[in-house]
Formats: sequence, C-alpha cells, structure tokens
Amino acid sequence: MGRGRVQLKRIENKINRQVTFSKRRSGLLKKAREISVLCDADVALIVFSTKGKLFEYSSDSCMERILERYERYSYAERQLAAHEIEQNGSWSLEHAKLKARIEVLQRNQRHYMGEDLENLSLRELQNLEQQLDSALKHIRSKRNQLMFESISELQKKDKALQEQNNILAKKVTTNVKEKDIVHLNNCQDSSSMLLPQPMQPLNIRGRYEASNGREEEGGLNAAQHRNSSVLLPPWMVRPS
Amino acid sequence: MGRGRVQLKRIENKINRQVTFSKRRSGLLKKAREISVLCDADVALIVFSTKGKLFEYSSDSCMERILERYERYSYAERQLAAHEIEQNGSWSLEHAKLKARIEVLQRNQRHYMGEDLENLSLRELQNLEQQLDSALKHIRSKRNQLMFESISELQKKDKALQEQNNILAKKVTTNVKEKDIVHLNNCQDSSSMLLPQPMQPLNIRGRYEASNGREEEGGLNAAQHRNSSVLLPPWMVRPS
DNA sequence: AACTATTTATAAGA
DNA sequence: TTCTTATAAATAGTT
Repeated sequence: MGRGRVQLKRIENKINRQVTFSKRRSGLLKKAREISVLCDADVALIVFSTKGKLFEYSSDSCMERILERYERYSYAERQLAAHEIEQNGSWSLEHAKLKARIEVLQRNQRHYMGEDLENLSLRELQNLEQQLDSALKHIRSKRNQLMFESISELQKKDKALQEQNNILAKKVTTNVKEKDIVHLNNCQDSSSMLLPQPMQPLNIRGRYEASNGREEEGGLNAAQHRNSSVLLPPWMVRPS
Repeated sequence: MGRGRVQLKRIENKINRQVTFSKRRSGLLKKAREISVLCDADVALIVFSTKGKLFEYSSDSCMERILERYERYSYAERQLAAHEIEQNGSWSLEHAKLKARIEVLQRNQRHYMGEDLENLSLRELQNLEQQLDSALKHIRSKRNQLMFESISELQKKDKALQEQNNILAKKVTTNVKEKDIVHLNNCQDSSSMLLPQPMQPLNIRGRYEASNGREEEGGLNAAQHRNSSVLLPPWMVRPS
C-alpha cells in the first residue's frame, strides 16, 4: 500500500523503520478496534517497539480480562509453562506477582462491596456504579429464572400428588362399600402404606451448595478451611 | 475498503458479521505479522470470536513470553524487589495458597460483575443481590456527595469571579473618565493584566485519576502502565 | 506533519 | 467457503 511495493523483511534504515512503525501501528490499532466493534469480538493487541515502548489495545472488556480468558483457554500450555518457571528459579517473581494481584483483587472486592470508596474519582464511581447496576440485572434475572424453575417443579409434583390422591380416594370409597367397618379399621395400617409419602424437600439450591454441604458437619481440613471461611466471598455468609 | 462505506458499529446480520470477521481477522493477523517483521516489533494479538473461538498471533518470541513481558512491564519492579528475597523456606506452600486465593477472588469478582452465575444456588444469588444492592447505594451516595462538592466549589469560584468583575468594571469606568482615549489605548495591555485569569478547570476527578492523567498522551512508562490496564478493575476502564 | 500515487484490504455479489 | 471485482483505506515515498 503505497508508492512502492514493500518486501516483507526488516527495514534496515532506522528512521524509515521508525516512521513505518508509527504509521502501521496506528493502522493496526485501528483495525483491531474495528474488528472488535464490527464483529463483536474480544481483541487484545500488544505491541512493543524495537526500543521497548509499549502500545496496546483491548476491546471493551479490559486487557487483563482478555488475557485471563486467553490463559484459561490455553490452560494446559500454561501449566507446562508454570513448571518451567518454577524450575527456572524465577519463582520469587511469580510469587510477588501473585501477591500484588491479590492486593488488587481485594481492593476491587471492597469496591464491589461499596467500601473503601474514598480514593475513587467521580468518573470511577460512575463506572463502578454502572458495572454493578448491570451485574445486578444479570443476577436478578438469574434468580428469577431459578425461582420460576422451582415453582414449576413444585407445581408438577403437586399435580402428581393430587392425581394419586384421587386414585386413592376412589379405592377407599370402594373399600367402604365392600367391607364392614371392623375390617376397614383393621386394614388402616396396611392401606396407609399406599398413601403418598411426604414430599422430599425440593433441592433448589443447586450444585455448588450441595457439593459444599459437608463443610458444616465438623472439623475442617486445610483445604476446606481455606474455602469455607477465609476465602468465601462475604455475600455467601448470611448476615446474622 | 470495499464496495460500500462501512459504519463503525456492530454488524447486526449474523452471517454478514461472521464473514466480515473471517476476512478482517486474516487481514489483521497479516498486518500484525507485517509490522513485527518490518519494524522489528514484538507483537501479541489475541482475538476471540463472538462464539468464543480463539485466534492468535505472536511474533517470534512466543505468546507466553510477550505476555510475561507485558506483565513485567506493568508491575513496578520495586514491588517485586521489595518482597522478593524475604521468604526462602515455606515457599511452595505459600505459593499454592496465594494461587488458591487468587482463584477465589477472581471467581468472586466475576460474580460481582454478574458473570459466571450458573453454579450459584438461589440463596447465594439472593445474598449476592442484597450485597450488590447495598454497595450500589453506598456508591451512589458517594457519587452524589462528590458532585455536590464540585458544584458548590464551582459556585464559590463563580461568585468570586463576579465580584472581581464588578470591581474591575468600576475601575475601567473610572479610567475612562480620567484619561483620554489615546492613553486608554496605551494602557490596555497593562490594565488587562488585572482582569481575572481564565478559571482553572476544576479537578473533580480526585486523586487517583489525576495522577494518571498523562496516560493518554502516548506510550506508557512502567508505573503508569500498571495503573492503566493490568491492575485496574474492569470498571475503571471506560468502554471505548 | 501533509500529500498523493499506489498498493492493499475488503464489501458485496456470485 | 472461496472467487471476483469495484471501491474504500492504508501507506511508501516524497515534500
């Protein structure tokens, strides 16, 4: 694109390379933006110039989120890489990263809980508000969905029980006609075996809680403990 | 580029979007490759399609390395150095703990953002909802407070300026009476020195953003970068 | 930093 | 998906 055709090889003239870099960089960023908007794609673009200067673009979900998604996507590879890093000895670095990361995540969490807002700017507050508002919408819709599901399940059970009741009622009526009262009294115990059993409480709590149900039983091992009190999100604990 | 001009907004027709995505994706990857070769730059490009399919390009140093470089660039070295050589012994344990903690925090964060709600029980959803609702109240109240503050500050400045204006107006009137027109013209420059200076734009953004104001200018240095994308919570980045 | 002749990318159509 | 083609966009070389 331009006056001359260009070879796909490193531009040796330094000035020229710098200029081309500048031009093409903006073109590349633009195109990244365009594809993300036009095609609703998540895009992360990182460019380091020869001199090590950083330029980046990421679509609406921020860079960190896309990179996380990427890492999740290539989980297997990451595990391999992690081992190499451990052996490599650049471990302390990793460690420090984790710590920094935790700090940030905790800070975020406080923000999400409406705490520690003193140092936020107006605009940051607005963004946060917007984010939470949209989250709340999702959550409410999900909750409604769950409730509807459990209601319809209840209705189904209800209907089945009523039908069973009708059948049994008919049988009882027939019995009254055929037997004498003494016989009927004697048979009460055995006939009651045919009555509908008390309904099992519906499990509308879902997988997560079910799988953690044992935590409440007794002493916790280390892993359980980590999950149950230190690391459980605050909203999982009902205010007393 | 093509038969029609194209608007920079999501293509609603699904087929069309898919086709455009495919074409532009290959174009984007090509350009990423070109700039990395021509200009000797390190490039990492990650693209997720709407359906979640991953496409990526990274220049000769592999993706992981570029991402690491990116993270290195983002985390200040001092943070690393500070905590680095302290612990030698129970490292791996510590390390594992930190990782677990991060996972949980990230999970929470996703929940706070209304994502990843599939595995939550009804009760958990309700708690989460309640938590966010109360957080939102705090945040809105804080935001209102900030807005009121900035309004009253503006009003104060406004008042002061008006007073100054009045005083100056009086002076100007006096001058007209005392001096001839020529003299008045000669004095214009110096008298204008007494006019109120243009108001400084009010800083209603708060400390945090103010310290990052330079970010938009160009390339980012390490510290700036840390604050701008890697460690900032998603809601601090305004969707572009 | 602009300009412009060309090359490239790509939207629409097949 | 792939090919074609008319046209929009990007950009290499120049000023």
